[in-house]
Amino acid sequence: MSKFQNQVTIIYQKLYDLYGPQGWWPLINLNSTNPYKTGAIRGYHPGNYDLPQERKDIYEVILGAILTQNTSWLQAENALLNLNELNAIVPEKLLGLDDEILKLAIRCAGFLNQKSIYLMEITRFFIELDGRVPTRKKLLGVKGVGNETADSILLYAYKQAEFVVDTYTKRLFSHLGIVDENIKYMELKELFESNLPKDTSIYNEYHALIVEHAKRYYSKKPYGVDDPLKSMLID
DNA sequence: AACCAGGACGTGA
DNA sequence: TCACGTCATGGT
Repeated sequence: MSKFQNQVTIIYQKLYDLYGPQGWWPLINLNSTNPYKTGAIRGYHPGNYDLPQERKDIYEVILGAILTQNTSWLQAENALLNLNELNAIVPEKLLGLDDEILKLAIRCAGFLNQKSIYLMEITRFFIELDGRVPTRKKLLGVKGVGNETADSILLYAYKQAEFVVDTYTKRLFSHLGIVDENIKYMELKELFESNLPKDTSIYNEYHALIVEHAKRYYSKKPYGVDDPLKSMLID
């Protein structure tokens, strides 16, 4: 067992012990059988890895993946709620939306000019898919979909075992001295994927746990102050 | 009042 | 390939 494999496994277990299952990806309209519908964890569904199922929910995850780019999830969620008020979390409806109305709805998530275009692009792509699971390469061909968004869509909308790397992932693991701070997206992604079981639910939890942990200890500088992970890295 | 948020794209070297 | 500027609103 490599040192990296050892570290990522231990860190995953530690984060899971600290925060528990995260219930990603949050959905604004869960069916009534889901207990996590209100309050601080609205939309999250911890322990349930079968979501999303319905076309509408898959589409919602995709929209959220675009909307949350370089933006807090709270604002992305507000944008989704606005779209939902317009009954626009339906591909055909969103395509027919007036440009100014779309921008007004997603304004709170920032980058409204770019994201309005991106949402239209990914929506056309989604309709063409006609229910099929997209390849990573095809997703990357859509304007507005980069590495992280592609992996987020594949993992959280389509339940494909694609590990999601984000700035928090890089920041956390480089700060802990596990990888170089200049490591490339694909390098870090492959490092995780080759050292973890190819398991969708584990990829799902791990990325969500990294975000939860990094929000607490790696949002403001200096990074990593009081990070409880540090005390376990003495090997 | 600067800094950051669950990034991606276009440009020029 | 790679560094760098740009995109934009809202919270802390």
